[in-house]
Amino acid sequence: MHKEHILTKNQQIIFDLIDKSPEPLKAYSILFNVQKRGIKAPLQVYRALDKLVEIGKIHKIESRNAFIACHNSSCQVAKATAFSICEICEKVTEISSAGLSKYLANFKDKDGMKYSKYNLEFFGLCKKCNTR
Amino acid sequence: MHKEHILTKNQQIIFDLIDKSPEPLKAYSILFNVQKRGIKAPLQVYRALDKLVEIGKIHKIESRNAFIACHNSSCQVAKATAFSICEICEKVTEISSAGLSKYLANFKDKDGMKYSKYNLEFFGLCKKCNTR
DNA sequence: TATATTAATGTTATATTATTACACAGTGTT
DNA sequence: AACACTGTGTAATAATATAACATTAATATA
Repeated sequence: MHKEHILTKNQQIIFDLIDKSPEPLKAYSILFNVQKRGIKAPLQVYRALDKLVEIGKIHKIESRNAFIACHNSSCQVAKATAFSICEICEKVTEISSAGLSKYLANFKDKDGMKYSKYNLEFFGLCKKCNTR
Repeated sequence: MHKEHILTKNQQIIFDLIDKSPEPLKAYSILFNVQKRGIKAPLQVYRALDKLVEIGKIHKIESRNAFIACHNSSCQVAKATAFSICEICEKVTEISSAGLSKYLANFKDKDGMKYSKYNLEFFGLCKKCNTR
């Protein structure tokens, strides 16, 4: 569950854009899209993105350098994320599986070490791309 | 187990450098290090890196844009990777856990979909950093 | 051997992604 | 008021990665 954060103007503009997008968005494509709304510089975008990631409203898809809104109420503020990525159409979906999160949150390595955070990216073909 | 690949000159130079490094290396730091050996341009580095990743001799740490040699005989040619990353000292270790790989290789999402590939990055504090 | 094919190289230029540095404004606290 | 903290605006630049094109090396196979 997300703690409610009041977003600032820039954060809100950028979150809305990402939230409405069916696909992950890249920083500079966000920039081009919000220039008419007064956000002119890369840094303004990156600052908002950093904050939004920090508070868990969006996630970064590391292998794609792109950002997606969080639609998973069980992900604890950007600390435990899992995605499926279609290698053909690039569709990205956040995976919300209680089993998976439990398994990973409790995973201990050889040295018995547990981790405070993880990011998992699965790759394959989505249903559509798999059947054509 | 790795299929044996004969590396080309550039690939060998770059693999040796990464293999000897205790830390993941970034593309441009690789470039600076191999310029004395005749590799002058970024593209020469990236091409070798791409190939080395493809054949599983190295892995890319996506969250760091850095490359590490594979020391895990059970990772099937870059298809299934897991790392632990220390958020203080940036030490990166490849995790080789039969249980983990089995769990992830067999993971099915809500739609029953299985994936051909994954990359998992755990974050936390390494032993050293945790105790000081 | 000749020739076709594929993979790798070399080089220049450029695209894309991200940060540094500095000045300033708003808000809340002591 | 003085201070700390967070966010903003702007310009410049650093860091990461790819496009395009010409050439060479290695492999395969007729």
